[in-house]
Amino acid sequence: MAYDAQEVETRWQKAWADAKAFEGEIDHSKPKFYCLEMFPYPSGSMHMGHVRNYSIGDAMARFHRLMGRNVLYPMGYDSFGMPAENAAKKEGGHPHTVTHRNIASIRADQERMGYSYDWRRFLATSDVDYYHWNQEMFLMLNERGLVERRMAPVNWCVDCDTVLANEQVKNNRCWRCGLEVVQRDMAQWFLRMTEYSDELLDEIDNIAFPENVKAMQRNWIGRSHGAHIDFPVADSDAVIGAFTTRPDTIFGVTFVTLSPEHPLCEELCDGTEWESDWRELRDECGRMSEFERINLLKEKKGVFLGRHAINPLNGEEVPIYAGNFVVASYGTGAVMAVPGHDQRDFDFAERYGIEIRRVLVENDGDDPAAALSAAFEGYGPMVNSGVEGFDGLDGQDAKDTVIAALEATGSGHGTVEYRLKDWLLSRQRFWGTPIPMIHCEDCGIVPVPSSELPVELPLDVTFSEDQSGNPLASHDSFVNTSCPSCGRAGRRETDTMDTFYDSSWYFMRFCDASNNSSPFDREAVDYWMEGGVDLYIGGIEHAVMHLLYARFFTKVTRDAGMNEVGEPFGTLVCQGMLNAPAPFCSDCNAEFHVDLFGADCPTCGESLSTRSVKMGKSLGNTVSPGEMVDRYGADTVRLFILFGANPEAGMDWSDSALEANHRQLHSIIDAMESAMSLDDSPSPLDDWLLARLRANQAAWRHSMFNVSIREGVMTSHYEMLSDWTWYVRRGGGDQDTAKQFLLGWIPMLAPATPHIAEHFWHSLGGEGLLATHCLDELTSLSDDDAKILAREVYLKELISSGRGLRELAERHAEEEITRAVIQTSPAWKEELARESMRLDAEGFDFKAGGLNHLKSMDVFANEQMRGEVMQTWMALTTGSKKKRGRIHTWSHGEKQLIISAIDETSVINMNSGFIAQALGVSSVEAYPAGEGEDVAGKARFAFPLEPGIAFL
RNA sequence: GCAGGGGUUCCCGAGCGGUCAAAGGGGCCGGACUUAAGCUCCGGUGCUAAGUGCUUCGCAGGUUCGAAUCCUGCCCCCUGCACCA
Repeated sequence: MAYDAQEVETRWQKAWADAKAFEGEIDHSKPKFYCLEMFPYPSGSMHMGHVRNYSIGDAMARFHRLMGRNVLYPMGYDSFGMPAENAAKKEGGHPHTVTHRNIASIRADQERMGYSYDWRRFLATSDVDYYHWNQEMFLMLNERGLVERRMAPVNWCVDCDTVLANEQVKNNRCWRCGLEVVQRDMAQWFLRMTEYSDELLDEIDNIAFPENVKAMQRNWIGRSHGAHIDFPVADSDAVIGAFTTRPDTIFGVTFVTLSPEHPLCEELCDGTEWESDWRELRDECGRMSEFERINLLKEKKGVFLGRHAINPLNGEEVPIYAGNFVVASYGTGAVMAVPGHDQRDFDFAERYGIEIRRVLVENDGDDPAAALSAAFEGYGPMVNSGVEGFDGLDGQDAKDTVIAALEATGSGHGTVEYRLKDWLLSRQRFWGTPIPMIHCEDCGIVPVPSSELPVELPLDVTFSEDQSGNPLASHDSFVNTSCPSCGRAGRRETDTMDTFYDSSWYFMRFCDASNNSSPFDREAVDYWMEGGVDLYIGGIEHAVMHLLYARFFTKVTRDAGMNEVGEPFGTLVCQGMLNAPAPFCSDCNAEFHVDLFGADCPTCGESLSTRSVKMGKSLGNTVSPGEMVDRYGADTVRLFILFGANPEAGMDWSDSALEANHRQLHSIIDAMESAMSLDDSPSPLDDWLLARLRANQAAWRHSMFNVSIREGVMTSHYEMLSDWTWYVRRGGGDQDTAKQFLLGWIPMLAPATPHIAEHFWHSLGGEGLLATHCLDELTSLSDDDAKILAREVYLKELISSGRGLRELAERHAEEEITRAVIQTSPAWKEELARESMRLDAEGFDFKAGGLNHLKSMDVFANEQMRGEVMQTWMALTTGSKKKRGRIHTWSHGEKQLIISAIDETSVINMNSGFIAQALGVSSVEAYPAGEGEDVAGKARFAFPLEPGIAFL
């Protein structure tokens, strides 16, 4: 075997490129398949996580090309963002330079892997021919009333010098740099995503996303149905609006709580004895970050504000408190407190001695006066309402009736609240899409006319470490412009867009990537995006942000008439984690850097074990794809990645498994090469090999269609090879058969290991490039195929059980074992088998009538045989507790063998040499039980397809 | 606390009512080849046994003629959300 992976792989990569093999065009005569991976941020070179992502996508793209689909498989770069800006500062250059250098690097890595991208559709979001259309889309959003500029308290990261969206704040820390986020009030640009809250939520039910992603999105949108209730403040014009999901507990309200930041607090207690307490509480809460308020606040605290609110349904006056557990940003920042049926309110009421009133009972007829030792938060019939017409109502009925009463008096209404907020779009950074707006002293904020787009980022900016703030703001020729409306001097907006904006529609741009007059052509998008991207592959980390923004965008462009579909993604696959070993201390439950392998725990001093954890820089347990490709070739790395685990499952990196996959590939190469140098030598095994080919082809297609790539690869790279090996061992070796087998096999190798496949396709004289080849429909397995396969299974099982028995026999044999005598099933047992199968096909009830039927048969007449006949019949039909009857367990092929009266004796005798060799004996002799000596009394074991074997 | 996903034989990982002592891979053991190691090939890898019987799929119960698979409860792990009214 001489296979130089580096040479072969790069040669075929060039051949594919030269032949423009992967350039997809609209073709209505073929079903389309849009295969897409979440495009990368170009941070330098490709890492193993990328390799996994793209190897999955490429395998599926190549598979669907083989299946005759018109495949769109593009690649681009999500190249705006802070790392490039920071790198530019470090080296005193421009982010544009950094970005393109990195793109060139990662693209070279991807090309070396042999991914079958249509590189003509390449895009980088930081290139003006992409972000131009970001701006065009922004104008469209603006026209549709979805853009809004307003003052807002924003999450500010001092280190990154920018604002963050809520989704970009994790545990009150910046998702990028980890610094604690502070709150600031600023004028900001928003996209009114909440306009689409309901559709975004309701459509989740109809999307083929994994359950966890759906759950996360539902959670994030957080729709809750309830009521808005107005509580007028006594002796005042003020009204406290409160949102509740439990209007059925309205009569249990014994106080009202405002968040300490609520504007009404000051109004209510201003100049009173209560004011100082409130200020103290407000300041205390203000000092705490939201994270602390949520996570560290164990104690529910509040202060009375000196005033009372009026329950609109019963006119009752209840005290108003400010409470530290009320969140200003959710609902109205005010809560109607029902201590009897909300545990938080219960705790608060107990602490401040406020009445706890029961207004629900658990079950009809329960005592309405029963005391509560804790809040009852479930649903149940209303009691103690104090107003006619409510007691006894339960659940939704109760809610509806209360809401109707509120609406009738104008003091409230049914409403819906969302956790989802509008999308805070603006960032005070340079390396992003400039927001195309101009500030004019006379006209206010005026959009840049479409004809004047793009607003380009200046390239004549030099970045340096000591800069602070946004370089755009101090770039005069960028900032100074004229007002499109009045023509007088104006200033450009210097905020740029969140980079999630860029990735919210790139999948549509890919459909028409070189369009230079609009973001994309509708016809192209409607063709490729019909039913959404057919397979979208990426990490779970984008479950809420990217996937939600992209869904929002697609709905907006749909409503603007730019495309037909409303949901961008059909099947979504979230690839699992890629793990690698790292030192681990089980006592401290902590992982450490790989430098500490073999050392003691730096915390407790115990010796460290190892554990498989997510590959990452911080632990240093990464593996460089480039190094592995240099050593083993791209095909080996791809095979390892795809065979290691199914796409969604986590997988562990293993050097020894990688090497094993490399060896497997070489075994395949050896098999291919030897298969190509055969002579004409037909044998009965030829039909078997070709039947196996057909069976494997069907199994492989089934697995691959379901993105069960691991199972697919097991068939294509393991089963196929072991079938070939078996064929050769059994004495097969026919040129023409081998060629047919290889013609079927080689395409199956292509999705995972395309270079080797292309190489052998060419060696075999396959037509054209395998990369653009389409496979024919499969013919289903015939009865003959089933029989041929079953006969070989029969031999394999004979050998397998023979081996087991030989081991036992050795313990009993006095002398060396030299021969095997095999007694096959007597004819009458086969007759019974056929009869039971015939009855079974008619739906015969063996439990009810099996014995009677047997008694009517001729074999039963022989009294001496009666015991064995009964046993055989039972084994065939009803079976025992542990094993079902054979008529239920035989394969279709095995049944065919029996029906067609297979001559087991001659099958064995024809293959006696092979069997003897496999069993380690010098001779094998076979005859039907009863037609020769009953050697060692083994005749009684003889059963159809399960002969009795004796070793002597 | 809520939601989603999991716990399978030394390890990874399939199976999801009978064909299951449970695919496949890794590791390990034995044999062949080789001067030898490696590679490659063949076989073995719960205990027992001339084809039998026993124990096993997180734990405990249940349904069934029959459960790794279905149901109930519990324990543990991962992921996301979280004083959300």
